[in-house]
Amino acid sequence: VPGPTVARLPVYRRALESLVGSETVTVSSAELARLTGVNAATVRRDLSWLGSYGMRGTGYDAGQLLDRVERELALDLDWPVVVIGVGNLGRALARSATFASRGFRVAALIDVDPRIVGTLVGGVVVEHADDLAAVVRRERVLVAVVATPADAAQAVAERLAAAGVQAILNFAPVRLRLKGQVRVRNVDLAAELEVLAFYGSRAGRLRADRTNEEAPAFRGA
Amino acid sequence: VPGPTVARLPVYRRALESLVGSETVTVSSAELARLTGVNAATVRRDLSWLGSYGMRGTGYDAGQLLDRVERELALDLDWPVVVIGVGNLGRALARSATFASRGFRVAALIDVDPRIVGTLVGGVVVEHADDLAAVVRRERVLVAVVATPADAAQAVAERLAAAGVQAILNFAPVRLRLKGQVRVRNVDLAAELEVLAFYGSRAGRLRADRTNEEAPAFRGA
DNA sequence: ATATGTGAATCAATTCACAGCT
DNA sequence: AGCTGTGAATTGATTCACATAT
Repeated sequence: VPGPTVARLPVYRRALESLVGSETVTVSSAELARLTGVNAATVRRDLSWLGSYGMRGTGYDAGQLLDRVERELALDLDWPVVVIGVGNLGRALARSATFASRGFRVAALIDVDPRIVGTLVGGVVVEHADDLAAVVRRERVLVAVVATPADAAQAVAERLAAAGVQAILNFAPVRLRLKGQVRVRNVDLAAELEVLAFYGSRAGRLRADRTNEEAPAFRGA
Repeated sequence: VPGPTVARLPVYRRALESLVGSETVTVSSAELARLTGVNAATVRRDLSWLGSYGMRGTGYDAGQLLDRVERELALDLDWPVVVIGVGNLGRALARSATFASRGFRVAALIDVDPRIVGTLVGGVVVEHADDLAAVVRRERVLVAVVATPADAAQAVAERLAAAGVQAILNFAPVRLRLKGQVRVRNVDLAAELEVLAFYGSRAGRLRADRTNEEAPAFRGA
């Protein structure tokens, strides 16, 4: 499955979820296109990677398709997550309902600050970074969230990789260099604002787009 | 300037900043490529959009290039930002040092909860959503951050657009539909985890990439 | 010698357009 | 009649490769 398609699956998932909640049973690619802002042909090609789940002349069964998308994203499994760095952002993520949705579960919190270690955040006791590897193994963590200051992130990431973590969501504004097949996904909040500043400063000169579409953030390693 | 290039400018900016901090004066596209994970030819083409700032045989003057990139991103201007929704995430953003870096400045905070309105968060008094338009105009806000629950986001976005905001960074897991030329950039934390779950569940079967590169998140309108 | 800037080639994703199914 | 699934066409970005500049 191509990367851009994978990146859109959560978008379809959300749209399908809202449809299943109401009473709509079938949905066409045109309807999904309208709901998600993705072109209808692209919707169909994306979904075709998951197999043939549509009915010609009718559309897709929303519930069935939702199941299929969630299975593709492995959301039917349990995903214990460890959050490293219980500062402003880490704390927000640990408590966030959005974050805790689906199979994701904040299984552990890690920090180095002795004033934070041992405290309870969102019902989870914060543990010390020295115990990182043990915690990862104990909780069978495969996905980690790095919300440390930039200068600590590389070392943390290396220890996570060594402890067997498969994927890292990195909020630290630094490029993580890791050996092996650990997937790294970067979210750089300052960068997002900078891109908006670029467009905001050119508001008058914008070509009139059909949509307010954006180029995706750079997520490179 | 093409969208993908704009999305990489913040990445170059960060790398250049770190170089200027130390003593390095010139930097080649190959060196920038190594630091950012972007291909050297792509670096050169991206930078060529900003004009000819390199010296053949030598490379780029890091300080000069940093200035040029920051000017392109309009970071030499002041960017007052309003954050709507002072929950876990909004609070974290308001207090975050990363967020406050560069020209960005949290000029106002907005919420509807009477227990939150009037309190001080990161040195800024939280104001009521009823005063949204007045606050936007008073602070000359062009960029807004939406960190409300999903069901409130669309209405908030419409009022922001009506008040003259040019760009919205949307953390609510919902697609904002707006008329006019307001740029919307979505950050969906659950979606980021879902993408990682996809790859995490396929860890064994991954083709051996040169990098741990990721497909960018879908940021469509 | 070395590294830029850019035509030309390549690669990948999007979109069109329609055959084929219901 | 309507909508999927997919070859073919298109679009756009990336990368190669080299003439050009210092």
